[in-house]
Amino acid sequence: MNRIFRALADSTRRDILRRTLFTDVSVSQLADSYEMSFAAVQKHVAVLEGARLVTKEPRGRERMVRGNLDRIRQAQILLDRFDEIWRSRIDRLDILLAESDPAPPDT
Amino acid sequence: MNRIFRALADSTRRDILRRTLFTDVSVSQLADSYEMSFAAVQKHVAVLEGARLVTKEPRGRERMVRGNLDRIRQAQILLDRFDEIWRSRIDRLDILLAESDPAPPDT
DNA sequence: TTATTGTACAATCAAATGGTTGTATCAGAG
DNA sequence: CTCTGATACAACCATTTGATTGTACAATAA
Repeated sequence: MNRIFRALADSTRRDILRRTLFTDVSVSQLADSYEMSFAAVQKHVAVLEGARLVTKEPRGRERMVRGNLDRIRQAQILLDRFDEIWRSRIDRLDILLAESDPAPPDT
Repeated sequence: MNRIFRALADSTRRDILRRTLFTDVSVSQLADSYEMSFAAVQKHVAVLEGARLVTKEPRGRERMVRGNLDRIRQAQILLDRFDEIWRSRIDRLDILLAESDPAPPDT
């Protein structure tokens, strides 16, 4: 999880991920899009790969980068859990409030 | 966004966030739970605060840390967009496949 | 008042990050 | 075979991160 979120914590990498989810692109095609060296883009891809947010597949002499939705879903699930925790807090507060209600009138 | 994801890229911070979403806790209460110095925990809280994933509110001499779900939702929305991009790719492929279908029989 | 508790903040340090350039390799074009 | 394009990888450097300790201060307890 640490790796997933760390990989997502950079706009260039998020942009790369977006593109690889939408189309098949090689590392050099990606590199052309950004104002940094080929090696820098290569490293960004490596970080995404380390988080398994993308995979690389050789095609001829280039490596096609493909976004991996499953990994993104894992992050989604974690965030959803936070949402659930929040709601469970609300529920718990509701219970506490109910317990502190005045006793029902004595018929 | 960078800050949100970076803040989430650490298990201690995710744990702190979980706890602050569920109950009201002070910084020192949090610090007691982890095998690191008070100052270290304080810094983790500061990172979460910088990402506006939590807010601090003075109560007596302690500062209560409260999780902020809105910010988490922003991250969720971003991940959902990746999901949409993925699906739009599928749609686009479907269209391409449809276009390359053999012409309908000549009757 | 004095001691204690909870917090803030600065200085410090090792390790990780994000970028660079340079070199090597490998597949395809001429 | 030779040249070129695409990639991999190492070395290097500046900045940031994650942790520490130490100091200072505000709020509460004794």
